[in-house]
Amino acid sequence: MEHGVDFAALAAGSGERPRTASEFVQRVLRAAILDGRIPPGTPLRQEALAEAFDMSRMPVREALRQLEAQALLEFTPHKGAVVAEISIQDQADTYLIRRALEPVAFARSIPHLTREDLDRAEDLVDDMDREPDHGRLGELNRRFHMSLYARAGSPKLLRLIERQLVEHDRYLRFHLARLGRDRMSQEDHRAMIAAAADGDISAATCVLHRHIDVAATESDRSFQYEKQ
Amino acid sequence: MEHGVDFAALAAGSGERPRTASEFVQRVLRAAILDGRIPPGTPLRQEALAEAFDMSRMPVREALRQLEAQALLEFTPHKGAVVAEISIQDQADTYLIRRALEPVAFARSIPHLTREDLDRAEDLVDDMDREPDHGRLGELNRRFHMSLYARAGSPKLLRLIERQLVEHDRYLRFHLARLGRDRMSQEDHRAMIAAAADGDISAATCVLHRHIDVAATESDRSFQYEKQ
DNA sequence: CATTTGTTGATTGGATCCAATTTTTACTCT
DNA sequence: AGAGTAAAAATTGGATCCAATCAACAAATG
Repeated sequence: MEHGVDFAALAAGSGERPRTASEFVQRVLRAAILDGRIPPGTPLRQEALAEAFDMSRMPVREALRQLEAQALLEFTPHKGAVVAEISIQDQADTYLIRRALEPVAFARSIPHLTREDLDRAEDLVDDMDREPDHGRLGELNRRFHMSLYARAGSPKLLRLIERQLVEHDRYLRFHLARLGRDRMSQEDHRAMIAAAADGDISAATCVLHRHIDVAATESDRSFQYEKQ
Repeated sequence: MEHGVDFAALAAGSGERPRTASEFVQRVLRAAILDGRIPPGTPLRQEALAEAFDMSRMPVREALRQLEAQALLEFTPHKGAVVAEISIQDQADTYLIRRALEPVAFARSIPHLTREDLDRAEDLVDDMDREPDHGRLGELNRRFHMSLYARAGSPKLLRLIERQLVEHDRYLRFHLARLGRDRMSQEDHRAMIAAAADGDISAATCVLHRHIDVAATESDRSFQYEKQ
């Protein structure tokens, strides 16, 4: 229990197992890193993880390599992996990237959005109002945004945006801890749906721009608050 | 030699070896995939690669996993890895992403560019004029662009852009095969340096926008030409 | 006393072997 | 002959073992 993280508990309670052990480890660790259960800087010892997951070191190694390629870990040869640090700079960069990419996807998607797409987006906003678990808000928020961009016809762009939203989750919990769910700008979300329903691209992207900018400045405060 | 790729030759002639065998394999395969020596769709058999690189299957496996996380391979459990396909859609998306991200980085970088940065950028443009090997033009072009964005103060944004430029390399050779180096818009490159030297952000980003748009439409033609 | 040099323990990198899964081949039955 | 099925081959996933490397500490030397 060197670093206060109960890896065995992580390994135990976690949905259905994928086909391979390696992928299982990868998903569990990924989720735990994103929501902060494994804090930045934690060294991940292969032997300890293998024992906690009750398997050999090999699938653990493969999982760690994949997480490294996703920039969630940092490897040093013969020294092993540590959870990548988070920083206010990184958070700011995430918003900078989202601000550049998401309006493009939104603008390209709006002309092809169907009634079903908009209904699904609205359902997700409602779900967010009801969801009691802060940890799951990130996923709902992500699915909401992605549902509005889904018709952009640019799979690679969408994958990239989704990745930014996932990395954003690493910081979202600070935001929620300080302000709670109420300030998650549900009005912005509904305004985006309305503008998209009207086919008003400039209005929609304008709301989105503001939405991301507000989130950026608020999250900046939340991060500084968290770190004193 | 099932798929006409001489893996042993790849393994043999390739610069200095990194610390670990896994990283060596990763770099060699990555370079070969990017410049098309291993064509899209090629299945990568662990046993064959291990023999070609004269090592066991294990470092090969780790390398393949990392390349998968970089979206250069696609894995199917118990079936193995194949080189990711390229498509005109993917190429278009790459330009869409570059168009959204690079001007942001350039605008943020310009106020902090030093004389040395600009000199280095100019050297790289000159190098591109002289470089006889088409395969290396991609790297020089990448380094040129990155040198202009280097002072943006957004490491994560820069990593993302560099990744796009690397993936761009997979398509660049079609462009060069059709038009040759002459049309690589060296004038744009020099115009970008000049505008940056003047501190004229809007002029610089304008040139960059046009530069990317022209490259996008030309590359689109090159791709269709290549595939008939 | 500071610095350097072995030495030991811990940890990762790599090799080899075994198990699980998929694909192919061969065979049977209609 | 053709479809379906069972056995065999090929290939990947996982376990175990050994080697290489790094960190910490002790001892020797200036």
